[in-house]
Amino acid sequence: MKFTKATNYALHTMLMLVAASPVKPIGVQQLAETQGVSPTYLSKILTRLVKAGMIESVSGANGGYRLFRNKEDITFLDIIHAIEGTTSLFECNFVHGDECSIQAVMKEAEEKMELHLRNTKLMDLAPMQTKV
Amino acid sequence: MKFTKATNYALHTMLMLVAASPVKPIGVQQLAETQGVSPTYLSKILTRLVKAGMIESVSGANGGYRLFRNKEDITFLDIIHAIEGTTSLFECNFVHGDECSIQAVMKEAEEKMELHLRNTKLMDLAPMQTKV
DNA sequence: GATATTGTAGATACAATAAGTCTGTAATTG
DNA sequence: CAATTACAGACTTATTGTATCTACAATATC
Ligand code: SF4
Ligand code: SF4
Repeated sequence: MKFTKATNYALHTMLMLVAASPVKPIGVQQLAETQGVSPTYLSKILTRLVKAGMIESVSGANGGYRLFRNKEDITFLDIIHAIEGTTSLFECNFVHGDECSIQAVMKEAEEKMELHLRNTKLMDLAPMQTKV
Repeated sequence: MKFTKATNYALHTMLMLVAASPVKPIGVQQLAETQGVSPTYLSKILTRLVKAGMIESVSGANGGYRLFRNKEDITFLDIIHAIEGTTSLFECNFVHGDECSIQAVMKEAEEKMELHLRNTKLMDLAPMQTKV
């Protein structure tokens, strides 16, 4: 029960991208070096963000990644869901009717967390100095 | 990023225990059989609840487990913390000052979830039919 | 069009954690 | 004492996370 490191990398990368030019892409090499992670691995993570329609990749010389959606629209939850998936945190093989109280409690708790993550947009902390 | 099955077992077991007699303990064998899990494994999980001061174990013939604390006091969060630990869901090796915005957002989101789990007590859904 | 540059996909390897088993030991009952 | 029951620790196995390597596809520049 922990967020994966991939989520950490994704969040930091996205913060760099919102701070960067929306037209000139940034190479994965630079993004990876800043975070101390291998370019191929980070690329694999970013591909999930591409497939989620959040960023865009540009092949070829001077290629890289840049934002695709409006930076004002991207929430923490978008990124986390793209990396961790959207399945419920609490799973139960059995199905004891829709009235199962345990799942109801757990699901509601999860939604409280998601609500906060959905209400916090990347831009909300863009003034932050993206160190590392 | 998922709750472990151990948490699932712990929650179900606790629900059985609050529904049972507070004086006559229930053997792990019965608790395990109801949930379709091996007794030794469940015992290992329940030991963590014992160490958390939530339940009490009774050795010897006719032994087993029974509640220790007031059933009205036990929250979902108590159980989850006893099993999953209390460390933050989002961890970062670096320390970029206390003002790190990413960690602040993630931590706050986590606390939203915990708040709900802390406010929900086992008794709140005791009338539920504890199937399987 | 040739070549260098960059991202993509898949196979693979390694590590960490989760999930579960086994065995022996200690405590309690009767 | 003998039967019952929980406890502790070592151990095994399965699953997932983390990361690398390599071959390939797309693009830019000359
Ligand atoms: S009671 Fe709910 S959580 Fe428990 S096994 Fe049934 S469906 Fe799953
Ligand atoms: S900015 Fe915050 S989350 Fe990112 S590496 Fe620094 S301390 Fe960690």
